[in-house]
Amino acid sequence: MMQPMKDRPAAVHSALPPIERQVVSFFVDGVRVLGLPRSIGEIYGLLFISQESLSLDDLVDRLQISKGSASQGLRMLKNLGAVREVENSADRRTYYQPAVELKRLAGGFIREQIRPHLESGKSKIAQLNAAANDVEDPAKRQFIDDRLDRLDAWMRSGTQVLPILQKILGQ
Amino acid sequence: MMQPMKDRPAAVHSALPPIERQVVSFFVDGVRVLGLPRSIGEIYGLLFISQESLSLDDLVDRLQISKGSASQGLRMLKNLGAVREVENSADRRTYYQPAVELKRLAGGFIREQIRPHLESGKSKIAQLNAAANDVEDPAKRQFIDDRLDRLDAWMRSGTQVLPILQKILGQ
DNA sequence: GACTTTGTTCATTTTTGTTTGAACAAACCC
DNA sequence: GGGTTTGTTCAAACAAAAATGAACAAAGTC
Repeated sequence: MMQPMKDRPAAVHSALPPIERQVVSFFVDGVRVLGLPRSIGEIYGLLFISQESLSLDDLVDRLQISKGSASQGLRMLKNLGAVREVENSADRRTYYQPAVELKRLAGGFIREQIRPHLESGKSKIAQLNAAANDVEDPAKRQFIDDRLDRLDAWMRSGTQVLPILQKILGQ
Repeated sequence: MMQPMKDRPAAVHSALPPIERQVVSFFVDGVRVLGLPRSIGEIYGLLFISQESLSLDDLVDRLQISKGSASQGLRMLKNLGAVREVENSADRRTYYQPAVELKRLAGGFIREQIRPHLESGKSKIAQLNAAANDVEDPAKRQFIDDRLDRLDAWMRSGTQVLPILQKILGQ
């Protein structure tokens, strides 16, 4: 049997200290607004308020969440560009640090969560425009065309606003 | 017994026609992105693509949703400023029309869904700044102050971006 | 006043989405 | 190779959110 010789204590169920707890709760609420699962907020929040980078095990221990949640949460956060992996020689584990520039966070969210929906929205409108050709009644036809035009304008406004948003948040 | 004398047929479970169905589905997806319940998308979507204003009963009949859902959904849409009531003399029912200007929709969403969260976020940061006074270790204290400053800056960026957003969408 | 219509409320049911944890894979160690 | 550590996957359990529908209130009709 191997002697562990850990340089970090095994964190035997110590509850999160007050500041950490409050910051985690802050981010839990924050990500709910964005429609992301609470574990994402917990993980990012703890990383955000921790001076040292944390491993998956650290997150599991301190947040009392399952390895599965931690693993999936970290994957999503990586995809969003909200955390980066850091190498820690002397240790096989991967450690994580939060990205703390609003610009980067907003950019990732826009790229992963907003743009895809705008794109699929546009293609659905194209389908609708095709379907509108089958409408017999000319008055109804005109009404529908009008509404679809409006939808299209909404999508264009949306697309247009994103880069401006990013620009403003990048300061 | 009173003779009904309805000017609208009782809509005996006729399925929604294709265009209407597709538009409703478009909005169901749309509101999900915004974190609103699907019934909101169904109701707004059907109003959006209907030339005549619709009553609660019309919505229940055509969307096959419960009266409860329709009632709650309409209330939320009213609060968001996304529908307006129209009077129909000759009929005791209230009829509804969609607000179709993006400016108005975005404004309502920002006012009802975004601003309150930004506000409560700011007050939580104030609490955190207070709690940070209890931190003993000066290095840790400085780190935490730094992060809280950053959070505060995020909130300010958020607050700042909203009117600009509204302005761009109001065209 | 008795009855009908319209709409709301809210406890219960249903649906949806998230978390869990056991099984597994990959990489390392001796 | 056998054993250990680290991390992923995914079916099942669970929790949170939404929809339902019965009970109710309000307002109208005769």
